[in-house]
Amino acid sequence: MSVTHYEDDARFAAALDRILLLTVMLNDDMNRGLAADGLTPSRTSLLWTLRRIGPCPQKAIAAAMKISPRTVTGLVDGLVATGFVTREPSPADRRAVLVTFTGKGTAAVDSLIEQQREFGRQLFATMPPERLAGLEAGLDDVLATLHALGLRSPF
Amino acid sequence: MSVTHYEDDARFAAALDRILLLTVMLNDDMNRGLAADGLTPSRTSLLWTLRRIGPCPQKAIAAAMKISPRTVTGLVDGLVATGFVTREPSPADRRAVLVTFTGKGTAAVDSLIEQQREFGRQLFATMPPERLAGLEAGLDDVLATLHALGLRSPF
DNA sequence: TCCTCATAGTGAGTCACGCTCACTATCGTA
DNA sequence: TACGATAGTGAGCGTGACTCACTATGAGGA
Repeated sequence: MSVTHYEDDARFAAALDRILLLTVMLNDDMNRGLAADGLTPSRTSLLWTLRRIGPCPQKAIAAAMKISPRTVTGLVDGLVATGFVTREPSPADRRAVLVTFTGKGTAAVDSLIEQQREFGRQLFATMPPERLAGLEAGLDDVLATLHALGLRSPF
Repeated sequence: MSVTHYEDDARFAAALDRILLLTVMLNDDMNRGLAADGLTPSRTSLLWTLRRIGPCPQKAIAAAMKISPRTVTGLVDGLVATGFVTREPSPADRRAVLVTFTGKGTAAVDSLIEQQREFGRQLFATMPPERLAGLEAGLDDVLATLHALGLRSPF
């Protein structure tokens, strides 16, 4: 099992390098796009989470994003100041607030979804179907391997 | 050309989602690993850059990493304090310093390389060769498309 | 009822990292 | 020599992550 195969190793390393390069490039590109909308990466992540779990107390956002409640306070401060969300009183618990989208916030998230959809078209529309299928199969395999290694999806 | 194909769109979006999920998971995992070595992501990036371009003045590091010279000062401060690099006087220019690996710094980078290689083995060693080939072809296609869209590799 | 413990959120303080602006020291050239 | 360009840093700001201590409120039990 532990016999070393140098050629395979080099091939695996090259494949991993491609994935990591893609990782860096996509991250950079997405963050550039966000700044144009007046959003930071973390605030955008919060909006995305809020869309998924709906209006909720900050505690729930902290749990969903796996960050501290104190950090959520700061992010919500910024999003309130820039008009993407509001803090509404919780009818059930006077200690809690319900973080809620404004119209601007809803529009921003809808815009992000459409941008991502358009980006998907740009990336894949010209790709031969069998190559896309091969890519999807490879990605699924990698994700399954990561899962088996103990890495869990953040969602 | 601009006829909308909803099913294709959904498939493209799903493929992009997979890539972005992989992006997030790999980033998280690598950053977790770094902290164990007493390194932050940015300091690690600097070490990686330094390995690529060799001992050099901070100005060159700033250019290679596309960050400001002032930020490099701070990162090098941290790496000097934790013993990964030293600032050596430049023989050619008394204004400049040469950022240079210590033994600990060299060992840390070698360790990172080996960790990455091992990770590649874990990800791909059990993958059927034709599936790996399909993944590589798909990734190359995506990277080429990104290049055509104007996104450039940071290296 | 009242006391206690748990919970939601925030103030204060810390650290990493990105930035700009102003400054010193040095280089290179006219 | 004198002047403009260059290498690096001090000062200060903004974002975003953390912990710890604190207030206000909720929920039960004695």
